[in-house]
Amino acid sequence: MKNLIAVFKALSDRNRLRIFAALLAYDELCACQVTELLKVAGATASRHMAIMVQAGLIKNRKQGRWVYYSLNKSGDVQSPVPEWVESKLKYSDEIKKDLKALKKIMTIPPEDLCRQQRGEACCPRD
Amino acid sequence: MKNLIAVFKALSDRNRLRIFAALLAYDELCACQVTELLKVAGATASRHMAIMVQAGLIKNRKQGRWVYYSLNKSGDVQSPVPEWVESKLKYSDEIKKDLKALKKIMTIPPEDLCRQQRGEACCPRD
DNA sequence: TCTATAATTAGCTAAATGACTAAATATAGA
DNA sequence: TCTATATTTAGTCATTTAGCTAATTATAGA
Repeated sequence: MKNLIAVFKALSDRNRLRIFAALLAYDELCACQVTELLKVAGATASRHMAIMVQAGLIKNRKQGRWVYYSLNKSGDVQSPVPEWVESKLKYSDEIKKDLKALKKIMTIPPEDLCRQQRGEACCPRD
Repeated sequence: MKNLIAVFKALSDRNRLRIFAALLAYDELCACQVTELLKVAGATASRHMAIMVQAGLIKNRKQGRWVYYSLNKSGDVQSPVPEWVESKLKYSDEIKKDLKALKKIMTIPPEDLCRQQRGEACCPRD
């Protein structure tokens, strides 16, 4: 029961649902890509993902300085849940907008995303 | 998306999950029966049920002074969710204990339950 | 080895949430 | 109509949570 509560709690936040939907569409996303999508502080995105990992919804993989997140398909939160969430969110305008934004984000190399997030302009004027 | 969040929020509380599980086992429960099961103030149980009705998980039916709650099978929160929750809670000790308690509660007429909840002993000594 | 940097953890604040009691509402029955 | 009572709503308080910034950790590359 405790774990079931953790799963529902993890999915009951708007930004975490957005992360879940993003991972339904893209196999893997690194922390800075999620941060860019949500437009929140990196620490905030990190906390959200920790909550979802804790609940068993997603897993992560460290590669060098980057951490990649993906759906945890071997967890016990499987089968009907992701499909159901997907069917419910398919026509959500917010999610459609996110997927559009993600498409663009995926074309930017992670280092550039991180640089932007640190506040350094990509095209300094002076 | 907003409604999906409401559903997950409704299911992410221990007492509300207990109500949901109880309604998976019994077609209908009146407010005082739920109150008795959770052992909380009547107002608290009422608020929990309002949240679940709002999310479309359950519905209610007024009969005289009693209000009966049941799963909302025609809502759009259907098909995989109740079955999945049921499968996850089937072996939960807490829920098994609840079902045992409910079995006893169901043998007591609602008026007697309410009287007890008002603090009147069922067998006054003096 | 030292520096830069991606990500996480710690610590704080404002808002949301779950519990309670008291007041209000609505219905059954005298 | 009046009283009793099942339930809900209003109001309060303690706890939790989502956001932020600052500090810490861990890794790549000079």
